[in-house]
Amino acid sequence: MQLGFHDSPALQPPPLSGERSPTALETIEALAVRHICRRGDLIYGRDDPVECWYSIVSGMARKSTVFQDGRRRIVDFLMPGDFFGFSSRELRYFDVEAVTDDTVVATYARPEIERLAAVELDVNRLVRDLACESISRLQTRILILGRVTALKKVGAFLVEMADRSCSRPELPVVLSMSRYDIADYLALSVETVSRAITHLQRRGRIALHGKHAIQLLDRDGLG
Amino acid sequence: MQLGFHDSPALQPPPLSGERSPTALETIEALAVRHICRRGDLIYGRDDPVECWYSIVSGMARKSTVFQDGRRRIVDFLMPGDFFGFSSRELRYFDVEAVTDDTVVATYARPEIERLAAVELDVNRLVRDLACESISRLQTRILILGRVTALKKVGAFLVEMADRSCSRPELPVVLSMSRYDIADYLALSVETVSRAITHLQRRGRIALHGKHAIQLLDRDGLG
DNA sequence: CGTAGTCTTGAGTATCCTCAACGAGGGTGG
DNA sequence: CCACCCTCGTTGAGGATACTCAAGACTACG
Repeated sequence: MQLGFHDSPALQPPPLSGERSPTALETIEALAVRHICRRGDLIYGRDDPVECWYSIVSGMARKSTVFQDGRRRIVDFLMPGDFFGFSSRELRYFDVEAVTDDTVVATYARPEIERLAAVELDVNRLVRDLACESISRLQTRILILGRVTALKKVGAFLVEMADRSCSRPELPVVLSMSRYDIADYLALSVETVSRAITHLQRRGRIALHGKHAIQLLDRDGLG
Repeated sequence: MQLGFHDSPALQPPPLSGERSPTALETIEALAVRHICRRGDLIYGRDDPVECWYSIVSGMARKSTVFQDGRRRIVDFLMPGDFFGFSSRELRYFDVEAVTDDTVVATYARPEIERLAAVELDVNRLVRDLACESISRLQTRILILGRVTALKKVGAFLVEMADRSCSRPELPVVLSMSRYDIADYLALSVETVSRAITHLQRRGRIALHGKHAIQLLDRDGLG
């Protein structure tokens, strides 16, 4: 197994998002084991057995795979509050790696969660809701990939990231991932991503503060 | 609500796929109400309240949305055995329409299923597994959209359809949907889809029997 | 037989990818 | 402290790919 290097005993709980049952979250949090990852650390790898479910406590991770021709595709960025690793199969299909230093991941042993879900109605419902959220995240993603031009793809990506980062709308979004990651997420080349960002900036739709903090000035013009 | 026109009392049960608990499936089938749809019938619409879950018994349906610029995007094709309409939200985001005449849809009232899941462990697990399957289907889809060329996209699409239609590998796949549907599914233009299919045929990777039955001759060369 | 919807093919154009070069920042070692 | 290397990000030029517009063939259906 991958995790285990940077174990840490006590850390802040993940942010409670939406109207989930707080008691159910607390219940499963009691089962969580937390790990700190450095940038690039593997959280799980393809062909690993499915033993745990996961959530991001802080930082960010990316779920990816590599095609035969060597191209990498990122299927999902995982942000604080996101649960992942649901599967009814035996083995994984994707790699999940930390994007930032000090990414904190919570792991939940699958048999324990399932045993708990069988008894606690709230937990049962919570697990179902988390899976539903995962589904709607992926559907959003498909719509972003379905945009026609690179400009629209990047714009929709920025809006998605702004929506998913819990900070206030007027604050700039911090894109912790590299331009290469964005390219592999949007199925574009790095150069095209870079050009699109400069373009949006010149058009006055976004403002950059450094390379990675981006403020959305014209939200509607981006989608 | 949309359904109700073409009600039918008794029909064959949906195919049991994989190693799902047959008893759990039988249990929820007892709750199912079946409907027959004609080509183009709306199964549910955006902004409908989330009252039911659904599965396809026979035929095919498409889950779609329309962008502001009028372009339609198909998020998922739903085939016999696929469950859909999972959501923890109040309202829908997508339209689901029948693709073929005589598409049979089973609906399951959400409160009933949830009540049942709370009691029956098998049902509980089944629902979770179905959601997981939905997740993995969407991830596959993202990978297809992430292909570079139109040829690879169409090739991967054909392989996906062949895998999902339960028929034997050597038999041709029947693509019930139109080329327009395929285009909106792959985020390509109709013309490009058509050209790609002709190209694959000339290269000997596929063989057409009519417009809609396609035989995969070189499965590896398509992915 | 005509019509509407679907599918295919062609020609020209816009977009994006590839290859290439360069600048900025961070870390390492002399 | 500075030179060096490495990664990351940006910009430019040229070429490949897919889109748009247009027209024609095929099918189903009245």
